[in-house]
Amino acid sequence: MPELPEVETIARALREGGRGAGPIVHARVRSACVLWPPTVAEPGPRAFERLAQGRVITGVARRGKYLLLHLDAGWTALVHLRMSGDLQVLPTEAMLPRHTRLYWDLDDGRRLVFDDPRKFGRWWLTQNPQSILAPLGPEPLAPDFTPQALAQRLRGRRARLKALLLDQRVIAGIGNIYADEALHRAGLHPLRPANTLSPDEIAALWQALRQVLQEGIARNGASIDWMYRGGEFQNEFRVYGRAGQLCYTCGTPIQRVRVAQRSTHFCPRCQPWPSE
DNA sequence: CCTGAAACCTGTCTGC
DNA sequence: TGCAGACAGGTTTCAG
Repeated sequence: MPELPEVETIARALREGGRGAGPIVHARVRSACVLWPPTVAEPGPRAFERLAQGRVITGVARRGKYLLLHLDAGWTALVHLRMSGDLQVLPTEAMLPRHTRLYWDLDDGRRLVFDDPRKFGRWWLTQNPQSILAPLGPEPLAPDFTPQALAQRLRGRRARLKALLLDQRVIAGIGNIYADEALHRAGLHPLRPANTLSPDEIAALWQALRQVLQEGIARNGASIDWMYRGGEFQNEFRVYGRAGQLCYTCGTPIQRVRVAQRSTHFCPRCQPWPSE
């Protein structure tokens, strides 16, 4: 599910209310319960339960694909949803979702639930979130992420464009869907070595990245298959998941190749290999 | 620096 | 209906 727009959608719902629940800011954690210990990366599961107890949630933020739950006393819970994680706010008496890995009971009769079928998601409870977030590249929607900033991140890199877009140290928050969609909108072949882009091509990529992420957020993210979560951006896909179907722009069949272990979708005509 | 493979997991879908 | 295989929005680690 979760790339930047999906995580932003969840953060916004927790901060301002939405998805059928009010905001969790100002609520106090009455107790914490870890059902699948490997979910907690730091500290150990029992310490996590003990340290979370009694904390007040003071704010909710996002950095890349990480969700930040700011707590009082200098603590922060970092959540990474990975492939299948989801956060929900439910009444304490509601039945737990089938794949609940941990939950916080709040002092207002609600429960913050982390549901994660594939068990890849991770939580950290720390007083030094920077120690985990430091390697991340710039936020692509921040005002200082200019075309020049993007050019600087790609400079001297010979790796394929698609691989670099997925590298969180290069830019934070881009995943497989938004990488493919941005490359199509920019008219760039996913296998292009990053250091072969002209300034115009970098500007086009910058524009496409911002546009696709902003539109994703505006549509509350994308919903796919059984991982439905209420977003609508899947209706705007031009290449992702459309292998063999015709490009909306030129009618050429969309191709699928494997890049950096990930399915990569592109239009061979709109995203030509430069050599002709 | 770069690529690919494997590992961490469960669920869904397709084809035989 | 059963079953094998492929596939899935992510990241880390390791070999070459």
